[in-house]
Amino acid sequence: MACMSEQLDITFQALADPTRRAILSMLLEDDMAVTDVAEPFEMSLTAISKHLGILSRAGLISQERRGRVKWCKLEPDALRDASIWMQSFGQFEAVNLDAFEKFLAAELSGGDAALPNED
Amino acid sequence: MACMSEQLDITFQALADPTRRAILSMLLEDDMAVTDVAEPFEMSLTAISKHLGILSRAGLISQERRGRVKWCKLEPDALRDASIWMQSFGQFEAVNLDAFEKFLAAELSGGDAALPNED
DNA sequence: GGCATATTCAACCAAATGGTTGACGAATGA
DNA sequence: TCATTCGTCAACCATTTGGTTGAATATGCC
Repeated sequence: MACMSEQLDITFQALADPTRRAILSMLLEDDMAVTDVAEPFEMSLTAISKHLGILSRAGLISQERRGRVKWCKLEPDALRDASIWMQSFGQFEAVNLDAFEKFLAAELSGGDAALPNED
Repeated sequence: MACMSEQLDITFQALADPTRRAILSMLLEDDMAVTDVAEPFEMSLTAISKHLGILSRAGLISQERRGRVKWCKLEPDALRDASIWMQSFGQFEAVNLDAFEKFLAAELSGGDAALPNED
């Protein structure tokens, strides 16, 4: 667990800023150019560019330059380790990644039958 | 989602430090006094006391004074919102925040009966 | 070529962070 | 009572963070 310590530092640190989380949410919808990412925010393009750099170094997004525009793409896999780390704490009983996956599988195959006591 | 933004700031920020994550891991084993928490670290008691303050303000631990010793206790529920936020990304993709919330609701109300096909 | 667009770089700044030390208050126990 | 133990407070320090501005570097288009 200690070996991934530095990566966890970087991931959690990246997630600790509301602007960066908002950017991730935007990218959930679709890939975006840097300028378009910056548009809704009331801060300079440079600031957003820095935020994107941080997200990129954390592996939470990837950036690919095509022509003069740089496309930003969500990389959700990077959240996995952090997520798993969190699962190792208490609520493990309640929020169990594994159980959730089974739940999803059951729900996808069996429709709403997967919910035990829905009301 | 925006409403819990500030709490997420605090939670992720608290988790972004390796010392604090180590403390949480220690508390996973058992409740501990401040001095005992500090013992394995090569830093001052004051520094650890500050870390504990940060964890406490984030709701990740609680502290109860009994006599002259202050006991620290893990509060894993606080990880829940952050965990849910992270689940909305990840391999579950957009689909499944909704399914995940159903899953949580079902699991919380139904206890371990909520697991569709446990083996 | 020359201008507009997209993005980053460099330098700077204020505030927050993670640490230190020394003094302090409050409970314990000889 | 008096020394000891537990923990925090206050002040300080270096580094990092999150932002700014203005200049620079590509690239695309007429």
